[in-house]
Amino acid sequence: MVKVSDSLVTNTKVYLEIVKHLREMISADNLKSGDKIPSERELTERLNVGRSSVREALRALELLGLIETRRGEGTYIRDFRGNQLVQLLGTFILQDEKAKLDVIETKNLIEMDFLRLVLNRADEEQLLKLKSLVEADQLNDDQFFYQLIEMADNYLFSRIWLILKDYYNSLDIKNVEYNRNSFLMLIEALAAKDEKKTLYAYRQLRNLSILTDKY
Amino acid sequence: MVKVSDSLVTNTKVYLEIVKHLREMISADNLKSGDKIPSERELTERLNVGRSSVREALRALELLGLIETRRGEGTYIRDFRGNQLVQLLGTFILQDEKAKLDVIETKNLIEMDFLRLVLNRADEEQLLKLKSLVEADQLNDDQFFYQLIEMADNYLFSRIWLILKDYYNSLDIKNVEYNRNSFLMLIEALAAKDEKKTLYAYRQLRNLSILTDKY
DNA sequence: GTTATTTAGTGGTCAGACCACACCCATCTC
DNA sequence: GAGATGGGTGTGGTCTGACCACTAAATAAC
Repeated sequence: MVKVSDSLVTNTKVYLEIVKHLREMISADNLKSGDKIPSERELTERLNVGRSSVREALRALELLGLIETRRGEGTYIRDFRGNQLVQLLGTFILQDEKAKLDVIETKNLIEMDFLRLVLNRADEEQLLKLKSLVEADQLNDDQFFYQLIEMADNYLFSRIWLILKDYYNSLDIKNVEYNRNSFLMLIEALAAKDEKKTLYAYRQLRNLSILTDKY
Repeated sequence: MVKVSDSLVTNTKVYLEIVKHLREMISADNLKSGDKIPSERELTERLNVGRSSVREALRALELLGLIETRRGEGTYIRDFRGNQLVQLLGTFILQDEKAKLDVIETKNLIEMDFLRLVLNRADEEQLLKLKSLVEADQLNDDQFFYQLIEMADNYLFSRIWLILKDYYNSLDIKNVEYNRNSFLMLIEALAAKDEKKTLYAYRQLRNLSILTDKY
């Protein structure tokens, strides 16, 4: 029987003990995403604590994106690759406001980064598929880049970009006009695995100064 | 009077509404770290919800490191840097090998990005100062790059890097041996505003393949 | 066999009760 | 008067028990 209520001694909060216990349980039983964890009431009994404490722990882990909870069913471990931590911190921190330019710049930098990744990872087939979508005018700017970022095969990076994108859109700058030709040029450059040409196409797409080598 | 108990309608959980409300409150009242937020009982009344729901929200934010709570005193906003939560996530989540690789890759990409920024923004004085610090062996790897990222003058970007850095350190990979010469080479390349040389120095520092042009 | 219906289990929420602790301030002691 | 003492009050910490809403599986009805 595991005792958690050492809080009398350890002076640490019960809900933190529960978090710790869950962590141990997960690693001990080798639980993976999708697996179910014991119900709140069962944890209450097993750990000899109040249900409210169990819930505090679970809710905290839920907000962290580590578990997922379905009413009437139970609580499950979640697929946490590149979880929402950045998002949460972002929304809390970025209230700072002053940094519109930072957002734009950062988004541009990130986009150029994953263009470099795509340069080395995308196969021709993917690019052809993307090309056909563009030619059919099926994609807006965000969607176009989302396709690309998926090819970069870096989940964490894609999460960061998604956040930046949302943030960027919330700035309603809207100087971005849809430009199919720039898209096609980009794809072509990627297919040719030509970094210089790729970045050139990107700068043109984003109306960045092409002459200066700012970033 | 703010109503939160739209949960009947919105179907979102009460504690999430409270988190949201707190976020709004913080930005509306322009609260900063160290400031006090209303007591649990007051929030209970103001928002017309149960105290346990308020606590679920507060405990979640506490685990995230966004607030700090002192028994007998109250709850305070905290200086939120990446801190402990990253550690938590680290041990909790990052067993996934691919996720680890993503973290490493992303951190490298970000670092190269701000090297590019520094290339165009740092003045000689800053670089000289950095150089003297390095020569005196005053900086470890993280500190060295933190100095650099400050020169890049992009607050958002530095935030992202700080988080990634903590992530990275929680992986305890530790293949990075201190290398003063690489640091100096990097600084020299930056001072010369030579992008190619800069990135070359960086790759060497990080033991990245220099021949292939992976990223 | 198929379809309703019931039932048990689960998360979601609230209210109330204590406890432990920090702080303020009136009071007491010297 | 200065310092120590000790309640009072407010705050977080925890537990309990009671409902509600929902899901899924067992059961009943056809």
